[in-house]
Amino acid sequence: MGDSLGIRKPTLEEVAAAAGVSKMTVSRALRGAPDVSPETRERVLKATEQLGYVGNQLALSLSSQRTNLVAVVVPSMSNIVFPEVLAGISVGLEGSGMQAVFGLSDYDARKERDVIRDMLSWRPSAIIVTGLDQPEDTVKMLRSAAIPVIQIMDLDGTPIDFNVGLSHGKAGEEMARALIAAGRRRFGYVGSVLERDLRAAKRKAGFERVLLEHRLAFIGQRIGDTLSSVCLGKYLTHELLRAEPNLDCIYYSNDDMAVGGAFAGMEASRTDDILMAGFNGLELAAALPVRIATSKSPRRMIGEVAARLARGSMVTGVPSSGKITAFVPEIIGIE
Amino acid sequence: MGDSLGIRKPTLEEVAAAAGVSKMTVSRALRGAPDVSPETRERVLKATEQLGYVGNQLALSLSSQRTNLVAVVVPSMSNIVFPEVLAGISVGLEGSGMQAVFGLSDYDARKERDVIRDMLSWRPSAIIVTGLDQPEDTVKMLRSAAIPVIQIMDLDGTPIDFNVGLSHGKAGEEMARALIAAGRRRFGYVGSVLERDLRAAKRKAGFERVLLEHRLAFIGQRIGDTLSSVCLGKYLTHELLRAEPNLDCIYYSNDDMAVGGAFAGMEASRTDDILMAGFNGLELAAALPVRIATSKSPRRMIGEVAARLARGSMVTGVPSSGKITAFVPEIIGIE
DNA sequence: CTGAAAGCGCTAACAC
DNA sequence: GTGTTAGCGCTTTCAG
Repeated sequence: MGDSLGIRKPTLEEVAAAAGVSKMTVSRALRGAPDVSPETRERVLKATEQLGYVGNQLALSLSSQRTNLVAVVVPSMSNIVFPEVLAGISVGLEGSGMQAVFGLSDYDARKERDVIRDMLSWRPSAIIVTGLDQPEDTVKMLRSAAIPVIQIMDLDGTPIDFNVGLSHGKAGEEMARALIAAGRRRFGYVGSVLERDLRAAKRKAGFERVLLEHRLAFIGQRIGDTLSSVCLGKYLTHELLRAEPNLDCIYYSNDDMAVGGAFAGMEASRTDDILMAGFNGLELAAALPVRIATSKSPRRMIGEVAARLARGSMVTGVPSSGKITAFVPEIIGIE
Repeated sequence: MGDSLGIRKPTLEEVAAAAGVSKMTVSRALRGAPDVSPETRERVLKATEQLGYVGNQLALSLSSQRTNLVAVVVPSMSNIVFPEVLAGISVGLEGSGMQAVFGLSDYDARKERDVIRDMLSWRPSAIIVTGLDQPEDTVKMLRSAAIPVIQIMDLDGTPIDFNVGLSHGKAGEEMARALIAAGRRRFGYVGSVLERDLRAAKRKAGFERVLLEHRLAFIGQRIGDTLSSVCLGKYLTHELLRAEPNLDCIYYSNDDMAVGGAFAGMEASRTDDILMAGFNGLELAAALPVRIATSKSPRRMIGEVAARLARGSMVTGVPSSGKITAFVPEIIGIE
């Protein structure tokens, strides 16, 4: 359990004693303040080294009334998309001295509120949350935190402060338009628990709006009752293909599901007459032996931009511009 | 930027004033201490509500000399395996009131050390790190942190305190044995930058040990110079198949690469005479239209067990037993 | 360039 | 049941 279980870690004061200066001087030297003589700094650094001193952020943050923390709340880790957003945040924060603290909401509004409250109790200097559909009380809590709130992924709604993402409604619309333009007419839908994944629901709604404009509709659909996965997509697609053998296109809640659909299509030898369309532009989708259509969502970039906004917040209070950063996903894999 | 930008958040003291009691009483009431009269508690809760009070963990932790933080350091988020470990940790921590703080090492020992130092400055009550191969100075830092150090994923080495994982050397050996038992003889290898992914390197070494026992060796191999991905696996497999057309089995650094290999095999119509073998047992691998071999690593479970150890540490100092939790991956997809 | 005093918001340990 | 006192380890502010 370490060399020194139960032995308090050295404090500034002890380093100061060892270096023969006051703790203020040590504090300054360690933070690289300009007004410390080189020799003093030298002695302080040596003492720090010898004692294995590690600063105490709790004391630092409490005393200085600011933290280097960015709270991040995402719904899940089971879909590679959110880890990629986190990776983007991590990159965007690099070199800023800021730390990301993550929490999972599990696509559950109550849980999200509790997680957010927990995170706020660490007094982060910014908070990044997923989506724009937080319930009233959560929004109130976020507002009164008096820190920048950065809502990511989704653009369809009213942001609290900053908003970085794309319109999922439009993404669904555009995909439908592109598929119809490419001659597809007999559409099916495969998704998973839509009331949990609000953004997938918005894409579906957008898709359906355009279908309606063209006097079309989903001929058949299958909605799973677990979270999206390749396996679920494959299973539901097999089912749907059995029920509706003459579809020429299936829209999926996301790429994981669509990849499963592509596998089902391969197994059913339907790769030539039916096109699977997903959302995200996963690396995996591009490597597939069959083509699928998808919208490339800039999830790493969303993370990076969000992180940049969070960094800014540590310096100034409010960047005056760029409250909303909108991305337009590129559609690939059609034609 | 919130309703009250720049306005200090309410403190215990203010809640106390509003409720007409001392801050100690508020503190006790909020923490659910037994010795507070129901009416007082009621008034305190009301005041808390009205003021929108959110506790300050910085002050709490500094004052009480303990945090509810578990530091977690993983190499990457780009491979679904680590997010899944994090999800497992998240589940394992649920209901304990503990928070996970994540950091990324990017498969870089220097960066890992810096990240660990940063995390330690928050005085977490336990730290979970990936692997057993930290350099000397990092180990020293971890030891002197005087908190439980939980090393996960890997078992091949000497743990600092707790160790939860599997032997990657043995995993490689077992896979080689199983493949040879199934009649495979002409092996190839496809991997990516092994000096970064130490565990993949251990699996490969184990695999080669068994090959040698059987007077066999890799006939051909391809090592990519980027991180593992489906795309890279596919590309390298195409290359390898061109160079060595009569392989009957390819071992991959992991399932992502192996899935790419499977795609390449499908494209080259080599699905019947060659078997791809990976590692992890990704959900994706099971859904594939062709069979691949893999070892199922219990990554969620590793996260959960690690989290449980971390929880224990908050209560007692040292759980006396179970310092090492060893998992044996199940091999699937052969025969 | 360096130091001393005060205090960040909370809890531990004791009084009452 | 409730209040008081004394810190936790650091920074801020003001003196020298």
